[in-house]
Amino acid sequence: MASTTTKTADRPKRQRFSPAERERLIVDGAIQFFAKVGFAGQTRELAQRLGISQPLLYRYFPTKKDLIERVYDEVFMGRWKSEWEDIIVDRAAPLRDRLVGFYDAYASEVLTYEWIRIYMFAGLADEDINRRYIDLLEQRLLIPVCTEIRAAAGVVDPEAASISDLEIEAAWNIHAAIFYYFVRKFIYRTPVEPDLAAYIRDTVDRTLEGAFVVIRKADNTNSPKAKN
Amino acid sequence: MASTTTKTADRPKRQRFSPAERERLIVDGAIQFFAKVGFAGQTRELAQRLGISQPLLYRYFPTKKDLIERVYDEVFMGRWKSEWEDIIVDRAAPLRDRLVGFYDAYASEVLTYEWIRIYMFAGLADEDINRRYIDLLEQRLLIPVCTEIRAAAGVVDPEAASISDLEIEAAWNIHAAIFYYFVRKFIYRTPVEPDLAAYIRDTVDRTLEGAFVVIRKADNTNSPKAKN
DNA sequence: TCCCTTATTTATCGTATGATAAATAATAAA
DNA sequence: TTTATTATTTATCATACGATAAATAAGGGA
Repeated sequence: MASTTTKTADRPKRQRFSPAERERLIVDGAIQFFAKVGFAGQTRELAQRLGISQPLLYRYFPTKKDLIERVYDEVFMGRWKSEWEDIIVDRAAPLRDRLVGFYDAYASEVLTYEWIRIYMFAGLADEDINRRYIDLLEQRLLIPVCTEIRAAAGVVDPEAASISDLEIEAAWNIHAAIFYYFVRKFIYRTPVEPDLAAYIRDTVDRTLEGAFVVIRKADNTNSPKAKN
Repeated sequence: MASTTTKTADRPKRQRFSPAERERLIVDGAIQFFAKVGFAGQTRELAQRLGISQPLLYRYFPTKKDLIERVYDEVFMGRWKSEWEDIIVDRAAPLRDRLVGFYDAYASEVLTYEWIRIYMFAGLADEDINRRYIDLLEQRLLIPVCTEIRAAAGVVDPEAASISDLEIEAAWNIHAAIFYYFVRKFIYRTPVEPDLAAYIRDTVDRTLEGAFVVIRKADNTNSPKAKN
């Protein structure tokens, strides 16, 4: 009466998946769940959201800690794309455009709801993931960006002197301003500018300006006598 | 043999305080404790750190939730000083110096270990404290700052047009850059510039530069025809 | 010095929670 | 169709945790 097949109506009580598929479902669900409620979230509630029994989690992960470790791995490992480093140093385009292009990609592929929240939960939980990630970011993004800023500011040999702390701070200002957009969106849940691309353009323009100020000031200082 | 008084050696098992004093001790301890471990921290552990029994907490606060609410009140209410608003608008000093002066005070009196961490815990817990605080900050700090930026940029009547979203964003960049220093220090626990005053000076200089760019651009647009 | 008030502790309850063991049923092979 | 394998569930344990009740003792007033 309802339809030719009753399969959709009364679904089988037990959905059986291959271990690989089930593990995938659990990990994806755990990422969503822990990103929302934090790592104090209960395994029973996670299981309920996944539509499975709570002990099944323990078939795939011996302890809750193991599952959390897996969530960290999934979220923070491998999202960084090495081709982004190529974008930054490709002087065919203006630095401003390179930064905007990079942050468009970085925002859409890294700065997601799950990433931002789990990153902050991890920091508050005193995990060392944040420090490791910050190291990665300095080496692969901020230091190259600083070199490019020097080049764009007309410094003759941008790689001559090592990057100063002040220059790194200026590069952090760019990055932090982008990051902060997503903190407001996903943590504070404040209304944000709907046009992300426009926000990125404006923010890069503003913060890059500040970075140039640093270089100009330092370059003037260094011109008469190589100092610091 | 040890000393003339044994009082220090064998302290009385039970220290009796007046209700007001004990409440003060509990609230202060709770702020420290929850700032460190988050609001999932257990009442037994809090009591242990306070050197009291766990049920004593319930003599002063009917539920854990009530204690947490009190912590929110203590940390977020009343730290804002209205005289800061006077600093910002006092055009006797250069805007840059006013901002540096304000952030020196704001950093030392608001952006403490407890404030930063509890603020972030609250955000992740979907409390509305953050949104309320952000509103306060926009009204009492950012909008006045935007007006001052206009004035410093030489806009004839800084209060004529309402402040645009883009100008607010520029002011947020200043604030976020300062804020981010403390996120790194107290959440990520990354090494930070030890000279905070120097950091504030440099950061205000850099980010203020970006804010001026916004005004100059907008002012050029507005000069021929009053638009937007 | 004794007594009374009450700040504080000890003992305990009910439920929540991570984790385990045994029972069940879905799927593929025979 | 029957049987073997194993993904999944039900039942359960041990401990953790918020909260309550009764017992204890510190300190002030008579």
